Amino acid sequence: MTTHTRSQIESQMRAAGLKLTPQRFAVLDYLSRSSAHPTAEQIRIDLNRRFPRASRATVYNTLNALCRAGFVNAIYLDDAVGRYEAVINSHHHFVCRACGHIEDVPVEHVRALPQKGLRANRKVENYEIVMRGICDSCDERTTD
Amino acid sequence: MTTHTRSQIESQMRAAGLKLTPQRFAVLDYLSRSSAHPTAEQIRIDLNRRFPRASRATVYNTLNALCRAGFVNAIYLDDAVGRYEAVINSHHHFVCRACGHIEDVPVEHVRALPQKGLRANRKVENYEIVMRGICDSCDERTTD
DNA sequence: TCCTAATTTAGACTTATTCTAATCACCGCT
DNA sequence: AGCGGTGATTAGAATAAGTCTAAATTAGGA
Repeated sequence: MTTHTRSQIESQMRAAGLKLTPQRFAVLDYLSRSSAHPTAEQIRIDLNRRFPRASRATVYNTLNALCRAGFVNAIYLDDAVGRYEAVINSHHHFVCRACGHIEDVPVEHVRALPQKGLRANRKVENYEIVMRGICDSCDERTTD
Repeated sequence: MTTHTRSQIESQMRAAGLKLTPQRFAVLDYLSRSSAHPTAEQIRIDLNRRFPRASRATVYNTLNALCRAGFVNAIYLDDAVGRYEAVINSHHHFVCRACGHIEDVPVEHVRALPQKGLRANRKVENYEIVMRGICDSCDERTTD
């Protein structure tokens, strides 16, 4: 889907009518390296360990802008807190009910939903699946 | 699944170690009649039009208790706000990207996911699907 | 009826997110 | 180099969602 070299990002941003500021690049770079589905606050803390610094408002502005532009995806799972991820590949999510850990599940691992019900009486454009259960490490910890 | 006559609720509550207070019954009754996926605040406002009154804390306490007991389900969709529904039948959700309207989609309308990927490297106990697109009325409004 | 643990309550508090108004940075133009 | 304008960033205030506290009330069993 989206590739993340600086120049590609730059042109895609411009296409979306957005300037590529150091803060925006930093957020996107951070997210594209992370698989932790961090909250805005976590992103702010991690980012501010080094240049460029970003205020809370900027983190939110940036995340919203990147979401609108399609670079970033926000997810809301089991509490009233947004979590963010770079849009790199298409995937669903698995959440461990014991430790809360969130894992990506590539779409290839889940056979596509049949078109049938999807078209029923509304136009479904896309869908995401949240699976819940026990992750490997919690499972071991329980079974020992 | 769960039936909602007073006596059935009573015994199920008891089984869950919960007292059946007027507030709890009111919340559950309200939710089992609603298909609007209301927020806690919306529930509080609607409830307080008549007896029994419930404070904000009670609404949250009650919702959490009912969730734990399996009578109520909380969902988090596109913003940092919890929405609630009575657990009556098993269904997924459709969200209109234009008007935000949330619709239930019975599981029968969506062929079950294959077991394959689900079992991959974690124990999936259940899953929910959030479909997004355009609902009927927004579609008409656009197509006219 | 009486007792006790569970529940409700108002309001304070915490946390998540948005808003505001001022400053700052970049860009094209002179 | 200097100017002006648009858009971004900022600190901090404001709003909103949810939790906590300590005191008063109540459900439900003895």
